[in-house]
Amino acid sequence: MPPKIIVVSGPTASGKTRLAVELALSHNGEVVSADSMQIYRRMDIGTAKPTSEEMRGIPHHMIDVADPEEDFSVARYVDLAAQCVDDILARGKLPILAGGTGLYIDSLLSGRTFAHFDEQSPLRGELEARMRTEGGQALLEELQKVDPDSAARLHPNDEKRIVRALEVYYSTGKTITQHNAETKALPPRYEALTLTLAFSRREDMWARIDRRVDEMMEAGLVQEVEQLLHSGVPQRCTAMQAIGYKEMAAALLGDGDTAAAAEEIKLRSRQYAKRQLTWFRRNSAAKWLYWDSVPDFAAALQASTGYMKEFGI
RNA sequence: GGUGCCAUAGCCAAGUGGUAAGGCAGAGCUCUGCAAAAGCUCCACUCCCCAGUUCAAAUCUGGGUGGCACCU
Repeated sequence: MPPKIIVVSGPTASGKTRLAVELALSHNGEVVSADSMQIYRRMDIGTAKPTSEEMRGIPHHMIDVADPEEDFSVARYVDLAAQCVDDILARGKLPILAGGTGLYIDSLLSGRTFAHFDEQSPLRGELEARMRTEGGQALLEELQKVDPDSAARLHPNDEKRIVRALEVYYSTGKTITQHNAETKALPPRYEALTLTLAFSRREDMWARIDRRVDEMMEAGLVQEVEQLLHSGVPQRCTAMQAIGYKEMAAALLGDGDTAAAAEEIKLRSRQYAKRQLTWFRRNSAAKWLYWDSVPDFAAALQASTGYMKEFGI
């Protein structure tokens, strides 16, 4: 049997950080973040990174492990996070994976491997260039010849996935369909009890998100983004596509209307939360904890502890 | 009080006689190396109301109602 761990997931601003710490305190655990943006150093306010007061002495891993100008990826995340989890287990403690990046969580748990390829290779750049000149339909037809299954699944507009499918094929000689089937057959790396936080009513979630963005503004989001820009972080890198940074950077470089940018951030955050919920709904084994208008951590802790007993922890 | 203009989805908005564009917002979904990303689907049986003209009306006519503008 794979080792057991706890996962705390949920849309943005649903209280994952707090619940994870509570669980860690009561069950001798350590937190491993599963957040694609808290990975980056110097991006604290806008990613709602836990402060040291919020951590309450609980070690947090997978936060501040990359610089904003670096390229990060799921593959790197899985490598690093698996080491953290295994280390926590080896020390006899309970790993609590907490975060809102569904792809990272699922990839880590499933034991998924990623097709190896040469990062120096110009292949992807070439494919992207061809995508621009020849268009998605042409590349999709090319994919159709080698991997009809994935070609049938992809929409001509889904350029990223067409490029990736072709990239995997040309660099490994294996189709992405084949690769996915092989990795799907691998045993899961961990057995997880997944706790998913959510609000019963969407309006309550929106209110929480709005308030949190206001708090970020008060905490100095504008200054944080200014500093990133001044230190030369390019606007197009992955870190700067994070919600909060993208909009604020555009405002600072444009009309300077930071209040309007904050409203935009609220909107984008609500849309993001909706996408997260879609992802989490796919996990039929997840235990959902619903907030009735406002989070009640005492109740959540109690319910979680019940689930953990059933789960055998 | 008078005159003029306007009324189309939650919002913006095209459509001037032939059977309701588009955008935003919203909902649902997909997802295997950029994922806080990217992509897909759905969303007005009806155009403020009533009457009329017409084979046919959001489009034309008359009368209401509401809004805006100007005049007194």
